[in-house]
Amino acid sequence: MRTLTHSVAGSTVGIHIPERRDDLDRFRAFLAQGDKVLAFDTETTGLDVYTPEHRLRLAQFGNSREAWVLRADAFGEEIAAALRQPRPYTMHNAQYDLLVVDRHLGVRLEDLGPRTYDTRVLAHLLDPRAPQEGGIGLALKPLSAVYVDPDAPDTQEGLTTEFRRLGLTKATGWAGIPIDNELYTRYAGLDVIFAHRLFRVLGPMVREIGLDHLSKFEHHLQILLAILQRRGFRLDVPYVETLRTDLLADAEAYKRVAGRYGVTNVNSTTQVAAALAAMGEALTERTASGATKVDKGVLLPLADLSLGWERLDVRAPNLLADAVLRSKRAEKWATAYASAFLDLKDADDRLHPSIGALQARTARMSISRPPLQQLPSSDWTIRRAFVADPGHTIIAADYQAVEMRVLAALADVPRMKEAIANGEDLHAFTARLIEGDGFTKRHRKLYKGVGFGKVYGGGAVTLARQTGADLDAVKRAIAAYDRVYPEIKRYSRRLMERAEFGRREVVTPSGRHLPLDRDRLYAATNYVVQSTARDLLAQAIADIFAAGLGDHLLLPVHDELIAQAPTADAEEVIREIGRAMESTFFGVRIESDPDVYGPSWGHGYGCAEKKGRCVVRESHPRKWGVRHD
DNA sequence: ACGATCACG
DNA sequence: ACGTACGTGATCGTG
Repeated sequence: MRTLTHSVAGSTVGIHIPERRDDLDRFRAFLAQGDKVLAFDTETTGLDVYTPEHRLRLAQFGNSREAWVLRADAFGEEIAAALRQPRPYTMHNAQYDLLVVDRHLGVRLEDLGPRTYDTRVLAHLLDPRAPQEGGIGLALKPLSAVYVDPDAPDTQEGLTTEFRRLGLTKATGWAGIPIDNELYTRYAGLDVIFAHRLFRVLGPMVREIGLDHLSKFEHHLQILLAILQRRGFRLDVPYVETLRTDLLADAEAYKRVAGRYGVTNVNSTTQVAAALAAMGEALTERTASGATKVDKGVLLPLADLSLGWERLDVRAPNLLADAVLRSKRAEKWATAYASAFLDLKDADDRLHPSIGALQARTARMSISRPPLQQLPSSDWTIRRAFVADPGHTIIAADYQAVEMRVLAALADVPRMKEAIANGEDLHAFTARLIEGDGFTKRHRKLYKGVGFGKVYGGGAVTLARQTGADLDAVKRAIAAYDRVYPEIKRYSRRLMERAEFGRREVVTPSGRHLPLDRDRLYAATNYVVQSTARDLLAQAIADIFAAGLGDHLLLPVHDELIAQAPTADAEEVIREIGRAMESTFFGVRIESDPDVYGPSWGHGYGCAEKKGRCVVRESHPRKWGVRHD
């Protein structure tokens, strides 16, 4: 047995590394010594748990004074047996470690998850801000430095340096560092000691501010999302391989066109700007740091294309701008999507993206590796890569204008609430209210934009820029909006006043405290609305599992749920899921739209199958679905 | 490491 | 008094 010592917050701690089976007697004695909650952590070869090469290397157990670092290759059974003992554990970022031991040791998520406390969840409830936003962040090191010991070592940073010393990189280090490397072992042990100490500080803090109930819900939700992550989403591999090849060929062809204008790298904004200027194009927009702006918004008009990439016929298209746009898009789709899908799939051709339950400041959920909440929606080609299991059909249900409804409920806007109760199209209702029965589609679009401005806290200038509408017209529209819905402005002002004179935060109906930036108090309304909409979807996920429908779920996407069901039951299942999503919030109905997509996710975006291949439908509604009362 | 860009709700 | 667009993840170029 090797033992290392270290100083933590002024006292000496021990890190024990069993080497032979005999050493385990002392480990068992440690487990039996009566700590109420033990800390647990793992070291693995990488973050992608379901890729074929992923391995568990070390498993660490600890309390505030000692850590036990066990090699998974030698003591896997012992680690699993310890975790199966019915006692509570604390982990930092439990979702990851729970999936690791579920996959590699057969310790079920459903068994260990419900008796796990996650210090990352506690930290998010106390302050969700990233370091860049003036918060502590949610990583173990900065949290330990604030709450445990200002001299807490940055174990991630320290290991990166060690990787480099050994000729390894951040990418190869986690798998390649010798398993008995002293720094690696020491930091592995320290991580659980810090996690345990952190739990003993954060647990009581969360209790003190009355967030135990929310904490319990978030821990539960995190397990449900981990179940979705474990389930994964089936990938149509031959389709993705062809798609990737086609996209890369496209990108190459357009790069060659750009090359004819002297642009050797279409991703270099400096090169593109210089070449366009040399062609006589006037480039007037600048980025925040003063560089010439050549983004999509600048290039599309030069290429005589609308935001939807259709010919405008207002000028001769600049062929360089056109080529840059097309090659960048093709390359982005090929690398960020198609290639990423292939790199991350498991042995059964499934993708298991990380689904973060408490990610943004507003607690919105996020999906990464790969980013499945950000797939192109204007076109079905990327989403077509994801297919239902054999005999199943992809289904989905989304909330109808959930953020506007939440705003109507929270700000208590009588006219809006009535329109929602009567099943009216909210933006058309507003247009009629202001413009009379002769309102046009343009009016509806304008007031829809104003509504978004209210939700985001935007002003006339931004709105005019976003919609392309005339600034004076937008100013008049905002004034009219405030006249018919004065409660919204009043509500926003009240939130800002409270934040200005009380604590600089807003509190959501679920009890979540959201800190505000000093110079961006206007974001208060958006934070409450966005966070509340997230809480509604989170509650829906919990309700769907409670109703026994959890097996169908695949992904949450902000205001919708993607799921699958045996084809014969698809309509019925999505109706039930849709019903479970619905609720009454402060007297406002929160309603959902259930949809049956088809064999793939892309079938909800206009892909229609013909002889096994997708063809573009002549005119496709974004979705076609089953109506439900 | 950071800014610019682009994908989503 | 006025006005402030919100939240993410990923890649690439630049220094």
